[in-house]
Amino acid sequence: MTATSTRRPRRARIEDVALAANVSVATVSRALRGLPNVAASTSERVHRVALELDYQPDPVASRLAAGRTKTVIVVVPHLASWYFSTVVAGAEAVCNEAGYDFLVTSVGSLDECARILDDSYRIERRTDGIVLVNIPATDEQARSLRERRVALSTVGTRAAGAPSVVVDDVGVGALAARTLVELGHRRIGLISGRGDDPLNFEVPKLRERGFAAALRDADLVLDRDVVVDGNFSIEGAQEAMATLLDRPNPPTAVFAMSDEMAYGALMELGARGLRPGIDVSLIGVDDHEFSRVVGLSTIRQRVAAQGAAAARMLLAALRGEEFESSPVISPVELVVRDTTGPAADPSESLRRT
Amino acid sequence: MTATSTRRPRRARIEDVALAANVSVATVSRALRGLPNVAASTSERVHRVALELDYQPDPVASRLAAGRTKTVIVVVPHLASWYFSTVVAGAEAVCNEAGYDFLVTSVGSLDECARILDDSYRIERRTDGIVLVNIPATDEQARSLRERRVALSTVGTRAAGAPSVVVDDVGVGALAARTLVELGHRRIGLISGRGDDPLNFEVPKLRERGFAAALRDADLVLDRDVVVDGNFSIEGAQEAMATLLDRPNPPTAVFAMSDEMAYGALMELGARGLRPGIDVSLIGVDDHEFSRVVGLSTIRQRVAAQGAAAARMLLAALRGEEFESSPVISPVELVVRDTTGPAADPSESLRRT
DNA sequence: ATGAAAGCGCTAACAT
DNA sequence: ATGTTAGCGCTTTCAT
Repeated sequence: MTATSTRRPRRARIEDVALAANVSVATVSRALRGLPNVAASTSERVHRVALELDYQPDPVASRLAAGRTKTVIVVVPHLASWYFSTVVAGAEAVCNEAGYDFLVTSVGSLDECARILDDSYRIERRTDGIVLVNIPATDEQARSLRERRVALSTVGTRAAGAPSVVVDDVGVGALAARTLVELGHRRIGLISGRGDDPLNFEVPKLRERGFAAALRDADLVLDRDVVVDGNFSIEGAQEAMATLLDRPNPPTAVFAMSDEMAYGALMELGARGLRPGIDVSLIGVDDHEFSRVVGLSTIRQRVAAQGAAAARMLLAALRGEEFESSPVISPVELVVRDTTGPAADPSESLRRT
Repeated sequence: MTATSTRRPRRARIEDVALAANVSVATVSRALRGLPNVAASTSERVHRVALELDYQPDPVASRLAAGRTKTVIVVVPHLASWYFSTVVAGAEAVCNEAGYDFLVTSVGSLDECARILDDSYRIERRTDGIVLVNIPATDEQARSLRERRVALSTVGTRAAGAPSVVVDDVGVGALAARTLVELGHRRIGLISGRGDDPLNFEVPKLRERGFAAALRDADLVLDRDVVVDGNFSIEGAQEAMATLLDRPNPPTAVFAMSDEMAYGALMELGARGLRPGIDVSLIGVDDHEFSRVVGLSTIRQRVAAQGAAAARMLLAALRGEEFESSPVISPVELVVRDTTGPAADPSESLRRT
């Protein structure tokens, strides 16, 4: 071997810095973390020496000693979906910016989630805080976390005593209904998400409630015949739309609870030669990037902002700041494109021309 | 307070188990981790006691003592994009299944990535392994990781001495070109990703190389006039398509390097009243879920599988298994839908009818 | 303002 | 097969 095989020196530990700076390890620890009771001159010297020695504290050792992990975990139902990955991206940006390690785990069921929140997973020894995305936490779980001093925030759901960010889902449903009603539609269908899924079961319920209420305000009723489950998937929604169109008295307008489901509905319309916005109106929720492409009218929500807000509230809680117990309501906005149009003259038939 | 306020006992530590089982902490440690040299009867007793005491080892303490973290980190350019979130989802499933904590971080530039790989971030004290997604690692970085004993695997790029999974990007470009050529197209445009982006700069280059080569094989040349940058975004690709169509001699077929870019191209076609697959043919790469919705012909890749494979190889490396140095080639597959059609008779004009 | 020393809860040599 | 003990590298009382 030649000169290039410089045996790189063992990584500096706090003791090395202490020795080189002529202080105790305690002082190094204080100085480097900016704690009070360190003379300015001492602190300066310690910092200089630490830089020279390229010293960086071992995160694991400081976790063990201090009991905090400088780590956050986010728990989502599935990582590979537009909504969840966007929320996660928003949270990740905030956490990494703040110097927190960012763990993520996806859970396919409430049981899986329970395992993570359970005592035996020792989440309190892995993270300082947890953000739950569209996952309901029981009061008992929230209490247990609090007792173990792990901070909690949620998006899409609320948990006892934890900050949360949600959209006004009742309002979303109502806005969809009003938009369609104002266009003259009287028979309006609903493609819902599975209300029976224990994960994420609240959102569909709330949106449907607002939807039904707004219809009632217009002296309409939500006929159970025209509400079908689209399973929050393209395929499911396509089938759902087919079911709707096969009804003896099909709706002239449909509210899909997500843009992705609206795409499925759009496919079914296309397959039947029905023109969206003309033969059948359609509105979604999200304003997925792709909605512009197909001209889908929708109710936009700021998804990444929701993840970021939840992360910010979590970090604030970790700093010991108080939060207001009422959830942050993330705004939504109607985006009218091409799939919503006036109801056809009732005398005309909806059948394929 | 009443009887409900049971002061829950302090969490059991290894010492408590040792005491209760009448063995030393070392034996408890061995027994619980299934190490050899523990009598079956002893092991059984230790397990029973541990269960009774609800003992779970503190992950932080064992990390410090053992020097391994049971944690993996994945580094991606942006988390909120279909491709990357799908890769991450695939990797996450594998890692969590294997009991590894799963860190993720997104880096906006090579510099940011370098900071993470840099000595001073102490990644070796945060994770046992790292998977780099579409991020090139220098030989020096790969060497440094190896020296610090952190395992490495990559997807979309190759790193010296690390397992990787890629698609045959040259083949992808060639397949796109051949598909279009066989339909009779002679003037074929290319919507590329930014080849100047230091992150992810290889893929576009390779696909273009294969594309150009296949054109040459058909006695065609790739006219620089019909290759434009779509920036891997819908908007960018829409502009790119506009540019292409405004050329004096516009292409009759276009290869977009991603489905998302193809969507942008589709929008521009629609805006000009041009019919995809009839007036202009279009093919993408990915087989994004929405491609079915718009009937986009594309070259499908199995993205989640790539993330999973990279994670599996990483975990195998952590187990000390050898890997073969040649990258795993993830298969692709042509999916013909509606946006590819025969070239119009050259005597016809391409102008809006 | 600084230092000494006792942990934090485990793993891994080494000894028996 | 089991036990003893010295770390792992920090943070944090408690003195001074």
